[in-house]
Amino acid sequence: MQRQTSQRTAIETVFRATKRPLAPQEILDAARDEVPTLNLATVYRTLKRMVEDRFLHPVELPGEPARYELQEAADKHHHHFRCGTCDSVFDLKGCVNGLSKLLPAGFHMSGHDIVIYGDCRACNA
Amino acid sequence: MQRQTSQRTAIETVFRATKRPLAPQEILDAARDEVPTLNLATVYRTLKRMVEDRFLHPVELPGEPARYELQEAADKHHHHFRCGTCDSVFDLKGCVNGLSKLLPAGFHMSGHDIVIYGDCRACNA
DNA sequence: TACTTAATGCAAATGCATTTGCAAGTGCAT
DNA sequence: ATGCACTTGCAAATGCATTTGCATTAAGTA
Repeated sequence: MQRQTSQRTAIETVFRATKRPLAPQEILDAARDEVPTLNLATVYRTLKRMVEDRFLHPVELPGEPARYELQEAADKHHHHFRCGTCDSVFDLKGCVNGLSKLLPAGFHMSGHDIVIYGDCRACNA
Repeated sequence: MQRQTSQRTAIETVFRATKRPLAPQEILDAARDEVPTLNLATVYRTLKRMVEDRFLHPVELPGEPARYELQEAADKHHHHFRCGTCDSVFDLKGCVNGLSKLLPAGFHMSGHDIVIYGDCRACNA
């Protein structure tokens, strides 16, 4: 049976506090504030478990390793913004129209991903 | 100085004949029709060279290794379609409006990627 | 045709992200 | 408070995609 450890709690807390997709190393850095001995292997083990348990959802961006966000955030259709300065990824609300117009004849669409690149608020300031 | 070898010619031919982004292994498979001894290491070396020479352009999709397409194709703004059945990637013409409406206040957009998932014409048939 | 040296094939080596073995640590049911 | 077995930390091991060393092959020029 699953145990509530301080490392798991710290990781959960990080996800609930930070409302954007996080990479394993980002999670480690943030969660170490609370549990300084936390290890990257434990982060990976916990992420894997949390995805299996549908608490987290993986977020893939072109050319980089997966980040993770709360499943409840993933349940609402949305897309992502990647800051080229701080490398953070943010959720974007909403979507666009007209995607199906891009499809060639005979192609069928089952889903889509949109990533916007640029600079975030903090990095613009 | 650069030499025109049969393997380089075969790889060029594959790209000009196949009008979609190709993964290294796909290139190997296709180019071996012409040069059966072609090796994956040579494909990688040649790809690297062709990107440096701006003959090819890398195409990154979420969660998978880079594919490559002709630079001249990349010069026209476009997006990609990935077939979930045959795993091929296709170019899509055109784009959509309204992307900047997705941006939170203070964020600045410098570019974007769109990937549509589904089944291609051949796999639907 | 002969020579110089870039390119190739093959196998071994890298570089990363991620996973795993194992001994020690620690929830939590009793 | 005790004990079982799930978790953790640490280091070593994987799994891939990609790169590299080296002996050999073969462009392209003289």
